[in-house]
Amino acid sequence: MPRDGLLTRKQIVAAADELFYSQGLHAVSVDAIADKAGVTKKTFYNHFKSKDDLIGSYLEARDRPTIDRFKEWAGNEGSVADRMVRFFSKLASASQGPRWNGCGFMRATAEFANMQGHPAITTARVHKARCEQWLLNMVTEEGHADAETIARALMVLIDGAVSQVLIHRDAKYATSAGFAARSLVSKGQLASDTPDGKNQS
Amino acid sequence: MPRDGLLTRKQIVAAADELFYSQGLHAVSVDAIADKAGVTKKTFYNHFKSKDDLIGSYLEARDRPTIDRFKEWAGNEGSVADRMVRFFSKLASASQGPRWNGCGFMRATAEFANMQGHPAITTARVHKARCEQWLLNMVTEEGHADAETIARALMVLIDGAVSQVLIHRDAKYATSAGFAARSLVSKGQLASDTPDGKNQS
DNA sequence: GTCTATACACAGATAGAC
DNA sequence: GTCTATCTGTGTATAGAC
Repeated sequence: MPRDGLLTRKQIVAAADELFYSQGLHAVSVDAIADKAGVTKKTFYNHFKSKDDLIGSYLEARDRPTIDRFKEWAGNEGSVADRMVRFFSKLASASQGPRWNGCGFMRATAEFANMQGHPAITTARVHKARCEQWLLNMVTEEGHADAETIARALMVLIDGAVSQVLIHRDAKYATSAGFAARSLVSKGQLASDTPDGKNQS
Repeated sequence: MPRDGLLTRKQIVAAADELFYSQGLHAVSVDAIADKAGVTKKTFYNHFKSKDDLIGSYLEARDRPTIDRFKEWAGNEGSVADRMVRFFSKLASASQGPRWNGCGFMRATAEFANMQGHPAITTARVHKARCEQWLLNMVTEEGHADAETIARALMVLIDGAVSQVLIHRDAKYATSAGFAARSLVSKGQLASDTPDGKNQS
């Protein structure tokens, strides 16, 4: 039966997402992706000019859902410290799922670390910057001094927690990251007074 | 001229180190490594039973030098807070070198994330555990409560800093990690009193 | 005009035979 | 140390079907 062009493209990206995320970028062939998507290679190359092109689209498609999930994990209630502890606690549970394999962006960067212009690198960079912006807004709203530094440090904790959990397959690294995040944002780091004490532990 | 067997093996591992670390594990072929080492593939397969075997040896060879460098960066003077700030400052400079491409162990884990038994995974895990043990000794010596949690959080900061610097190619993520490390180990985390105040910022 | 199906070019991969 | 077996990779070409 005839296909809708946009649907076909989405199916290819969906197939790529499953295979790339689980097995890695170099480890998965265009053939395997076309097969899983139920299209021929001819169709594949009709929609994407190369495998690298697909890699860029794969990561772009993960950007927004990933950040949405992060926002959901952190929630909107309580101090930044509360939100980050909650975030890392959710990360700890999510990482125990059978399909969890760390951060697709970081793994893409790891595979193409020496290719500065590659879509994997540029797309990952944009995604991480968007994550950091989300944290920066949160930290700034709470009135922290040196909000940029704190936001960067929180990004470091997130990526580091994901990496350590991936290597050891042990969720307690996420919990420890939550502990560090709380110590970072809950102790005398405020530029303004907070007489209601909402940031005191 | 005839070669010494152990020397040949070392040359192969040295060639693998240069190529694997700069380009990644899947991206480099056995041919390229044998070429760079100046041996034939026959010789290569005489010393290693497979590429995966070589990958394991490549990472094993990086274990000790990496940890020695970490110890050198941190130094032996001052509080844990001082050492970690110094460590991240050294990481910031080192990451600006032209050949720097993040952590080989983390990148190996990223490439083989779905292959639990692979030498890349098991070797990386052992290495990271050794790093953590070094930190744990340091933190324990200073008398911190919950030393295990702090050591894990410091590992999270190290791996996270390396990842973020790799993605953005911007050393200020390492500096921010140092800031977070100091807040983690210098504020009321001690189990015992420290009347000399050496941990007060 | 987008898809399927198949075949093909050509380079490169791992591994091993001679 | 060379040479080759066998497979797999990306990307293209040639068919025709809905």
